[in-house]
Amino acid sequence: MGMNARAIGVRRATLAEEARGEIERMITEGELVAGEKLNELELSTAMGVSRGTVREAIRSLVGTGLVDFIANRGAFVHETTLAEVQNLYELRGAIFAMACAAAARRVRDEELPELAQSLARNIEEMDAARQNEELPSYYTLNIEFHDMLLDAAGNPKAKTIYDNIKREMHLFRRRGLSIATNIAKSLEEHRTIESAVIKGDPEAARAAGHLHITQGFDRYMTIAARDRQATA
Amino acid sequence: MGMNARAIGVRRATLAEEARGEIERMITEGELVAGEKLNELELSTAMGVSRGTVREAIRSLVGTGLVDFIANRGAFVHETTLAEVQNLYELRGAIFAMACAAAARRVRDEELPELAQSLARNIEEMDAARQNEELPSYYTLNIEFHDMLLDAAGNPKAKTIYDNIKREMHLFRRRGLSIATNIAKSLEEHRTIESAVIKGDPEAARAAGHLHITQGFDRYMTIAARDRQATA
DNA sequence: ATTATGCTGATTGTTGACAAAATGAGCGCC
DNA sequence: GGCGCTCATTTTGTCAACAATCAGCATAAT
Repeated sequence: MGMNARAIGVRRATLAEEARGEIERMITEGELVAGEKLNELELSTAMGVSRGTVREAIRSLVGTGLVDFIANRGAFVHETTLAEVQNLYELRGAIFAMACAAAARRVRDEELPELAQSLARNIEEMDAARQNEELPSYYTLNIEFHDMLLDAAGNPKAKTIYDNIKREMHLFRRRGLSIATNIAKSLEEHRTIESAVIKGDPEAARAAGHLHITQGFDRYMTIAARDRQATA
Repeated sequence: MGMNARAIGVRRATLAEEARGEIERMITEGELVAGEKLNELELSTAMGVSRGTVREAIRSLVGTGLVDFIANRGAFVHETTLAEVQNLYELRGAIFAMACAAAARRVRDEELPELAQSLARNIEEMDAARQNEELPSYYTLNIEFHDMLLDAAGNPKAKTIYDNIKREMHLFRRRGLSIATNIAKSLEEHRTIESAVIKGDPEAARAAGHLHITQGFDRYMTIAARDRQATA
């Protein structure tokens, strides 16, 4: 006894954690839209658990940025404004730049023997995706590239924050705007970052990482402005 | 009716929030030490609320970095390692540098008419504290200086993260090491930051902000190493 | 001696019921 | 017609009881 549930993988550790995952999924997949209320009773009957369990799940989501909470009124899916998106980009830029610098430092100290190869492979594959104009695989590879550097930085808390930011931004994009991508430019920036990191030059890596996010923001704003004009 | 409780300020919005604040206090003031278990029953009887309420409070604390949680085992006061402190400093440096840059940009765009005066006053008072060797008021003024810049950045999420980091670091320091301070050096760095910010030079402000945290880390490590030798 | 096994008390996980607060519809009043 | 009041309904806040799990100890097998 004791190895019944988790070994089979049929169930998470606790119902509340499972409920949290389900609510998270509902939000990121758009089943629950920004501003919408999280009705405890409704959710509990839908998921077949008690209200208390749902409450616990909701509490654990407050603080990730996905859910806002007002006492005696309830929880709501966070509504991200354009000003907040700018703030998110700045924060993301700061953390990513730090991660690139840390990765470069650890490369210099020979703590990451396999990173160079992984980055090179990712860039190669992204180049292939660019030539074949495969948007979906570009999207996946792009996330992978960033995650590899965050992991290489060896700063779990930074990674958690970065993931939360990424998710909140994804949530905002869901609100109708097209995804802003210029694969060729983005790929060039990735090459610059890679070069600085495998060279073990923290300051160059920091600058390149920061620039990448900044230019990503500019690209996004350009597209967003264009979309808004087209819709108006 | 409806304006009975909060107006007087005798009670928070909900018991769970009050309980959270109390647990937070217990941790930051050292009543609950690092690694210690948060016993739900014990806490609930001590605070005169039900276990469910305490559970809710604990859930909302997981994710702030103060409390770790293991399913079916319970919640524990987070035990910060020296490696984590280094990670915290890096993260803090990245966010503070970003805040300084944002503050400078907003000064340049004339969105912060009163910041220059506030920073100048703070630096003046800190200089006085230095001359009189008033450690406590230096400590307060130092926190105020950093908070002013975080507020000036206009990025609430960044400030929340910064505050969590600050609190976790404070928690670690509690474990016996003396506070690392070199008021004169710190003050000089503050002057450099102030100068770049009120000049409206984001990149100079970013560099100065980052350097300040980096050197703060170096100062801390020096003292920590000395303390460890003295204790050994 | 050491490892495995089965109790036992303590602690966490989950639930349904009750209390308090907010929401919204109906209604009189200006 | 608009505004504020009352009151029923919905929703959140809190609690106490029950179920499941865990940690530690005693015991037994090898």
